[in-house]
Amino acid sequence: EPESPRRRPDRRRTVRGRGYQFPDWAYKTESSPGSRQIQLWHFILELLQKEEFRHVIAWQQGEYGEFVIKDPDEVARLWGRRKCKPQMNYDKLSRALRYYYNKRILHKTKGKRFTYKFNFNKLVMPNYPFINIRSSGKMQTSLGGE
DNA sequence: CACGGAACGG
DNA sequence: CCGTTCCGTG
Repeated sequence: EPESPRRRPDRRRTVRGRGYQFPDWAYKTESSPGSRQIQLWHFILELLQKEEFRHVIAWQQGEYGEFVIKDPDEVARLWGRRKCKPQMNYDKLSRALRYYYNKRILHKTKGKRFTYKFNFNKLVMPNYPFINIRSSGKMQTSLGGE
């Protein structure tokens, strides 16, 4: 990749790749150079990926990218533990999620309690290639194709 | 509960 | 920028 060493303008910039367009946020990794802190949306995907947290947070079958926080207190506790913020709670965590609305990362599923939806409609995230949410709720990632 | 402004800090 | 904290409003 022709990465320029300059700082990114950090707008809603898109990057072209083989016919697809990816938003900037899709490129951010947990361990970026300079060791950037973990992003909340990344942490959410991390939990959704693991079956041991299915009673805490899980994909909603039916709607692609939609997930339900089944135990808000627990998700907040886990997030607080990760960020070393013991006072974290769902009120604060949900404020952070709301900031994602303008960034087009998430939106709220209105009417459904604790239910949000990722905006990866039809877009493929390079860091999570080919995400498939099956009816079982399991998320599969594969590196095939490309 | 959900929303978004405001102040603040790393 | 990316949340964290706090809070008034619906």
